[in-house]
Amino acid sequence: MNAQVKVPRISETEWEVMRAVWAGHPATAGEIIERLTAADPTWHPKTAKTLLARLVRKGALDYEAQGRRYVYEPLVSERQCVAAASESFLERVFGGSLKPMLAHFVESRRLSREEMDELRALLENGWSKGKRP
Amino acid sequence: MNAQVKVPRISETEWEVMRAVWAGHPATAGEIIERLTAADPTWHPKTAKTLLARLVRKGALDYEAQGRRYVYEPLVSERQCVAAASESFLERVFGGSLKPMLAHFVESRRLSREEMDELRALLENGWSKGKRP
DNA sequence: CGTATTGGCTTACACGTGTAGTCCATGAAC
DNA sequence: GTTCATGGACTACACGTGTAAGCCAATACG
Repeated sequence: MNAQVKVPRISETEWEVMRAVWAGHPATAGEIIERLTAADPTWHPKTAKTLLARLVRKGALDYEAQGRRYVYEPLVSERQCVAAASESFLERVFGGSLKPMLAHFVESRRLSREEMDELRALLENGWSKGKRP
Repeated sequence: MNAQVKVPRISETEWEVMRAVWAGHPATAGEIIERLTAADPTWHPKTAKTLLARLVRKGALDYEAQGRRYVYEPLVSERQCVAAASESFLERVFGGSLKPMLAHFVESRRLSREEMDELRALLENGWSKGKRP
């Protein structure tokens, strides 16, 4: 396992498309475009199509002809992409140090008490990982 | 305060340069290049110079001629850039939701007990913000 | 069936980015 | 003083990205 499929670099706009695909697949271009425009009406179908094609070329998506239209399927999982993007971000902006980054976020956004409690719970879970069945 | 100077978008490579500048300013191009090559010997001086010029054009750096050479000075603080980049990252990769992001990082990297304690401390501090002098 | 529409394929194009090279003036070294 | 090295300005160039338009075939509509 852990085949390291080498997640392609996903650009800003491409992320939006990918998330539309991850939201439910397989999905036709039409469906994907619908989701995109639902979230942001300024999306132009042609633009979305271009992005889909690029993502296929990049190896982030695959498609299968279904009749005369394509159904798209992600080739990389959201988890993988999130991990890759996070790693890159962490490296670039915080020089790879996790703690300053977490500190920044915790400070920058006022968390609600609940959010903080949840986060704390996460932390508990973290260091006793594997312990809880 | 909080003049919102509209932080310019700093690219991947430009971040390296900016961090070299933030590391100590004002600094001459030579000094900055030295820092860059110290961290990564593959840096080509010319490339660094190009980046410096671009950063000036972008409004991220300013310079002042000192004799026949320039001393550079950041126009945007690391804090500002970190905040902007973080915001953008959070938006793009986690759709703006802080909690999933924190969850991801806490899960993805095994934190040491101490790191977790520190983070917990941060959290405490967070919700009782302003309390600690 | 002819026509408008839909969906995919191809092409466009400007601006950003990574990565330098060239040109030129000035100052340092002899 | 002539030469070489340094430093900045300008130029280059390919590839990525955002943003589409044009072309063409099949399908749906009337």
